[in-house]
Amino acid sequence: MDTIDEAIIRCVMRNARSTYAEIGQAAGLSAPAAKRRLDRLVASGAIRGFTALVDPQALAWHTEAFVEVYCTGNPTPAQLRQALEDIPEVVEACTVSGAADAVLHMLARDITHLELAIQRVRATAPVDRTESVIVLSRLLNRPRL
Amino acid sequence: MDTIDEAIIRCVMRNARSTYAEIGQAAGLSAPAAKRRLDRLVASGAIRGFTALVDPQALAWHTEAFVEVYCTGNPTPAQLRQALEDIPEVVEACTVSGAADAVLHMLARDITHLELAIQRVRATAPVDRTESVIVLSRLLNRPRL
DNA sequence: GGTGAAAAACTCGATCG
DNA sequence: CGATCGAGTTTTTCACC
Repeated sequence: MDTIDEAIIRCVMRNARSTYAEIGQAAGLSAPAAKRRLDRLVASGAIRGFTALVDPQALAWHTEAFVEVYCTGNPTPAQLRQALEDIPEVVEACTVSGAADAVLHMLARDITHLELAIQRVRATAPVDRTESVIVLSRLLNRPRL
Repeated sequence: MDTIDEAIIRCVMRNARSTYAEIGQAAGLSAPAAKRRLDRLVASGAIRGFTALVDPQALAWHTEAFVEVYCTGNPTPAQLRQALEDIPEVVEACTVSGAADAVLHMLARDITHLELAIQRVRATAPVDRTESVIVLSRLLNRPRL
């Protein structure tokens, strides 16, 4: 992981569909060298994948929320992960410091759909209590870095 | 926006570097037709862009936090957005329901760097009080949908 | 939306700084 | 480690139906 790798990462974060020639130009490398570097970054896990940034509105998924989860007992992160990964409305989940055990970032078509999804979370994971904050408007959404 | 467009979106969300042939196969289209559809989705804004999912650990940005922001006065979302967009450590920001005015998702190299970034937020935006929750571990990070 | 052909880009060696 | 070269393959990108 050096400045060349960082340049490659910046390039594919800005546009994941860049050609190897473009990636190489951004990093000061030839196209084959850029491919080798990028392949290595993916293989090593530094780059987990490539995805499209979709406007949720376009998919009619209007409702977004942050949900603080308070658990019963002491579930391990692995247990929590397993319980949450089958609920597609949970797009992000972290264990956190403070009173709550985890914070979930959820996406749903509407409030009814969100409520249903939260009920599924409470049924699947060892959850004592949840506290939801509905997103009113999205101010910023930057790709990491 | 029909089921074909949705199939295309699912495909490029799973892998933004799919070839048009792969995208077409996922949607039941020929490669040129898939390209026309994808170009249209990008032009219409339904797809905002393509990015890489990077492991923050690999970039040595170990520290992640959710920061609830309580504002003084009644800043408009546009004012908040303007104040936050120059702070690169803020990767995501939403106005929310409840007591807090906004929730920030922040990324930093370490706790010291995070503290500095939060101070910048407090100096730049009309912030009365912040409440931070440090991320301990990332359980899930799915591309939207 | 499909087809087909031209142009561009990628892939994989080997070879040399 | 990376550049370059070259041949074979795949992908992209058109015009046209």
